[in-house]
Amino acid sequence: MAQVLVAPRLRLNRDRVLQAAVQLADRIGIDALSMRRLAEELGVVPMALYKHVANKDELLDGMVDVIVAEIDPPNGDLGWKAAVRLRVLSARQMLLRHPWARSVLESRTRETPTVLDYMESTIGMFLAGGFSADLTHHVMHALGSRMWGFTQELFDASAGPDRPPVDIAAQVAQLQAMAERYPHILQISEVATHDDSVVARGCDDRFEFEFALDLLLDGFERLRDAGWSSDARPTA
Amino acid sequence: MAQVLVAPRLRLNRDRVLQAAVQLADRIGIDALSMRRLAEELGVVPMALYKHVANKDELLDGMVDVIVAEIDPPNGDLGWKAAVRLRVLSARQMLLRHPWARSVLESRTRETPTVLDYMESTIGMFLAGGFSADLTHHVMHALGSRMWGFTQELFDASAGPDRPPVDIAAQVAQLQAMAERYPHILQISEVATHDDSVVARGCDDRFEFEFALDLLLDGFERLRDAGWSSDARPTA
DNA sequence: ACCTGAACACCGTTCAAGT
DNA sequence: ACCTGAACACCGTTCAAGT
Repeated sequence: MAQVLVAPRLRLNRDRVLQAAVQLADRIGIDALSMRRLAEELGVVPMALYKHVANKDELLDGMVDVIVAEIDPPNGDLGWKAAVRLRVLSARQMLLRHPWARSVLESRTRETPTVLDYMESTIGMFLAGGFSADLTHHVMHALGSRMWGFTQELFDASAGPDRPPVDIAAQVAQLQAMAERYPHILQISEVATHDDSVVARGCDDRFEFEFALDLLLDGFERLRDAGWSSDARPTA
Repeated sequence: MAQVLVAPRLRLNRDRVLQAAVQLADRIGIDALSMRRLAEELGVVPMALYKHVANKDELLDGMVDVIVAEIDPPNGDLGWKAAVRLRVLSARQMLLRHPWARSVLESRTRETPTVLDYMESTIGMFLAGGFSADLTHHVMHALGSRMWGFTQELFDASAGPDRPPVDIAAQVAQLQAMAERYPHILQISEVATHDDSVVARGCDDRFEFEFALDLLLDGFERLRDAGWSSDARPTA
């Protein structure tokens, strides 16, 4: 009788399933993550997973919980502005570790307790900072998905399929073709053109993210100090 | 011999395929839109589509082109601020007509000519408004997906599966359970509580969208007037 | 030039059965 | 209580063939 060669399997449980799913998505991407592929990874038949998650949707919700729990808790010693800033930057670090998380967070209503906890404590930071409930409400909307550390790339390389390896010659040709049809895009693209060399510097993602975040935080502060209220809103 | 009862079919072409795909997605949602379902809609075998779009990804890109072309062109008679504002609100109207568009726009790198044209003319509005190329670059990042009219709902009902019909009694019970664990969330939820009646007013999406948009536009203007430059950026 | 039919390699999920 | 095996109703896409 041939000896069984697979490693002795630990008993499955919900947490092991979710942890494995997160790690697998980190490695192979969210599109390639299927119930069948995950089962294979765990050395188990696909249907075995259904004892621990009701279906794929619940698996994705569970994965969101795992990663949202990775975001640092609020630092109570700082003022509201620094505290919110630090926390959102922590969310951004989480997103950078799990590039698939953005599309998953965006694709669901995400009202799990972990997600609600995150929002609850974020709202608490504004209220503690002297924001009215009214203003806090609108401020949370304005912050929007940036609360999750979403960086809004103009052309989001991470959103689409993997880019083909960079062909410098082709890129230069493409940029020069663009110069005619899209002069403004080229102008703001931080592209340095000398003689016939064209070099795209690319964006400093962290700088762009903080630029937008600080613009919003400064705006929030100004409204708070001005005693802003939605009572002045135009009648619909 | 039985007469053929299907309506006499028009010849397929790329445009008819894309138009049909947009209408079908409007009707049945993006998840239910498959090559097979679309072929059925057009009274054709699935493989017939592949003569007009290379694959499903190209179909989605084509659908994006169709709806981005629906956004109003810039109005040159207004100042930059009103022009940008009006145009982004036009994009938002388009998104409301095509609820699936948000996730599709977000899921691709979207560098099609139609999309580039939209960005080109948006950038042009800022440059014409006296913004430096430097500031315009960062402003476009800060505007981010709001440029496409994306409204950032705290709990995005449209992002998830269809909500079950509202059960008032269940909702009240849920809100009261939430009051203990998530007091801050409840506090900013525009929820009026009298005696034991709990009524959630919900958000005015248009107001939230314009609040955030105007906050950003005001911030942009202030930076422009202050002669902002990224040269002062902190060293990484 | 355009459309068809059969097939391939995948999905998520059900059901009834095993231990 | 947990895992399995076979099956169902779907996918996107290929290939070779029809008209």
